[in-house]
Amino acid sequence: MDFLTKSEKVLEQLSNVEKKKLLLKRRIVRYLYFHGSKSAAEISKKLKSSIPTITTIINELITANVITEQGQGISSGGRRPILYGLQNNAFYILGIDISRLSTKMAILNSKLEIITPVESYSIKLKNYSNPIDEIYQHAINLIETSGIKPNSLIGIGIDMPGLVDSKSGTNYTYFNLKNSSIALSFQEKFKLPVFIENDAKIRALAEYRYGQAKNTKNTLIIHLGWNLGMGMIIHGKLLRGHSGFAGEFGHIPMIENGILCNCGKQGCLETVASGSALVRLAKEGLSTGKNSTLNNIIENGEELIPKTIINAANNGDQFAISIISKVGFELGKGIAILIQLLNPELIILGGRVAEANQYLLTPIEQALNHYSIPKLRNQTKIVISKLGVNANILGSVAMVIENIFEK
Amino acid sequence: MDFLTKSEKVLEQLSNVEKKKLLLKRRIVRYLYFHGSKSAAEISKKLKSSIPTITTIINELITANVITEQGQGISSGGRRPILYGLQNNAFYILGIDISRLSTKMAILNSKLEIITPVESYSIKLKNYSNPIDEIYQHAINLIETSGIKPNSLIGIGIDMPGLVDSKSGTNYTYFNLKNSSIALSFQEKFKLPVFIENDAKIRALAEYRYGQAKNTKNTLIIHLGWNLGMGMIIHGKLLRGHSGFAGEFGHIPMIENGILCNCGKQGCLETVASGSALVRLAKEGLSTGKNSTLNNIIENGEELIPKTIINAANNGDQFAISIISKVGFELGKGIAILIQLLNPELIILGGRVAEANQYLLTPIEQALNHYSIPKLRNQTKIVISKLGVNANILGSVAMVIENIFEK
DNA sequence: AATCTTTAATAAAAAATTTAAAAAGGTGTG
DNA sequence: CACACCTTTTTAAATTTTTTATTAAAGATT
Repeated sequence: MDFLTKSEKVLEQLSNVEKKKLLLKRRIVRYLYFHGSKSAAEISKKLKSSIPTITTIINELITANVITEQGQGISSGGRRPILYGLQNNAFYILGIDISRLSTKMAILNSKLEIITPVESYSIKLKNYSNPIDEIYQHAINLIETSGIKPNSLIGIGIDMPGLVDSKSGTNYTYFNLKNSSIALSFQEKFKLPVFIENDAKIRALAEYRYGQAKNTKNTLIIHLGWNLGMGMIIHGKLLRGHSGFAGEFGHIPMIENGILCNCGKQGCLETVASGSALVRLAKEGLSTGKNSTLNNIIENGEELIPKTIINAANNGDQFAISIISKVGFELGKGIAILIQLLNPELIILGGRVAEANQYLLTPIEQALNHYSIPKLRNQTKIVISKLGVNANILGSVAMVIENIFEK
Repeated sequence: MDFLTKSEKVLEQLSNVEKKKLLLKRRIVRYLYFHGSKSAAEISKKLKSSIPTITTIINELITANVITEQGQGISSGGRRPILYGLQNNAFYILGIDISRLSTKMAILNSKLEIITPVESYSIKLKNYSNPIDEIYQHAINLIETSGIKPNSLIGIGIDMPGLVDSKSGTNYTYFNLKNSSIALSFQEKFKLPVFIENDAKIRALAEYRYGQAKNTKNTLIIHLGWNLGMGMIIHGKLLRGHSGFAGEFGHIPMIENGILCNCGKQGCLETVASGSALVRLAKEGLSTGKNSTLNNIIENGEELIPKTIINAANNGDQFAISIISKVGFELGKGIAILIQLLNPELIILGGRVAEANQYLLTPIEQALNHYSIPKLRNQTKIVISKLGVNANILGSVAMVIENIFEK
């Protein structure tokens, strides 16, 4: 397994041939990881090395218990190929998804299967100055109860909201400690490669690796939860920008002298296009006596949340539909900007609010017709995300794979 | 020379070794093209092949009259290295810069030197339905008078305003012919690879290859002429987007119910941040009796152009300064959006209006302070372009090199 | 000025990869 | 059901590349 986890420094000391061979090994593992079982011939073609070369490396990987023969593939009129795939216990990766209210984690095997229950812990970021130790304890417990061999865990991936510099492993917005961070701290404690990334970017990565953005090169993944987040796949790669902060779509200036945003500025797009904007619009409307099923919620003393409004809309509540439409139109205006600037092939809308589906899409389309050049607008498809609730854990794990196996 | 111009199809038929060798040859030529003379040791390190391999290829290239020994480099404490560089007549490239009012062209040698006078022809795109033949004749003449061997011209690069799909070689906005385009037409006529790209993107490429964006990975290049254009370097590569239309910064929606833009929409950024916006503001101001040296221009019956206003500002004209400031602030608002979305390391402002320099930069900074998150804003440097008037021709040629030599 | 250290180029030896050819295993057809 | 045809795998030979050692040249040190 050491060929997977060797650090850059150790790599530098190797001879050119050894380095190339090790890199080829990693590329094969990575290829099998993201594409499943493949034949030697196919790997040879994809990775542009001759079949004998690939065969010898495959045999080495088999000896190292990383891959196994996995039966035969279908024939296209010739000898049936032997398929090689990763052994499902070849290695494990821990994915940790930190959100504002809770932290979820699970261990995935080399077949991308979740092998532990997805544990969720109620950790409210705002209440904690430093929940690192608590998360650490949960992680330790999960690893122990999972029963995997300690040295077969090869990395940890973390995603969390706020500004994150994945290069240095530093998180800024939440529990930003002096000269440290959750990633660096875990790296020391576990003696393992630990990677951290902003949650919107991780969702983008999840869509790129496992969702509808697969095989695309220029896709924007927008997340409409309480806030408005975005991750971008540009040139077939997650765009991090110069210091890891690219994609702050929610905080582009939109409304002159608008409402105060969480970020401290006024009139950010997020103030008019997000779950919290939706709730605000609902409250404003209801307080002026709008007729809506949402009034019942308020009367019951329940907290109004985006999900409730979406549900109301899906049940035909006209007021709910109208405020979703308002939010959709503003979002559409923002998307028009994205389309003009980036000319993406696909935009994926995810998050709770995106569940409003057609009630959201229609006003977006309307705004696009109004605000973007048709020639450009026609190049971009807009769809709703289909990834499930564990998308972020999957994305975090994908990040680990990419970082370990990427040249 | 044939190894340079071999098409993809021919390449496919080669054996693996031959292909790799040919590709390595191209990479060496490309490396020497963009970085000047280098030693075998240095090439070996950069291109990650052993010194003997590089040496044999270098010798082949010398035999083929593509490169020559070019004296010795400085020593860093040992034997002085032999420097190898491209022969200045190894190959030639024709660069054609089509702008709205005129078309310029020149031939460059393999040392990136302009070997013919830069010819400029007055060709007003709006008056022509199809100036292709005229441009073709000028090109033929230039090639003939240049005296270069016909088969040493290895490619043609063209840039022009408007929407351009560089992949298919199609230009849309101007003289868009059915089933053809200037690039395809030239390709047939010259039997040479011809590449075309939008002018803003070509300027970005020029900055990336020869200007201040050299060695950067995430840089935005904004051009303020009569219009507002942009090219982006993302992940160290020119961003074209899904269909080649990325970067329409001038046409993001900015002003609600704003002025009608050339593109047909209302309130585009270009309507308030561009040379034409500047002229409009000037005219509006002067007609309401503003005190300014610009009044003299009008009284002389001269046409008011951006350059005049810039000059007035640089001579201390307060009114000119104030409207430039207005334009700068609006542009700054747009730039704030770019910074939030793309987190660039550098933004380069070019074009006539950018010559207003500090009068433009100060209001931009002001807008950024107001509209962008400090943590993000601080990551981006903003500078004024230093490239000269032939930047576009250079950029067009760089595009040819990239297309021919890129894997 | 002589010697040592560092770097570059070259030549020979060793290792690795590719090519080519043959064998093996399937599919489809007359 | 034999036979042609196709594709994958295996094997061996040929080729290429890398490594190692050597020589040459320049700068640093004593």
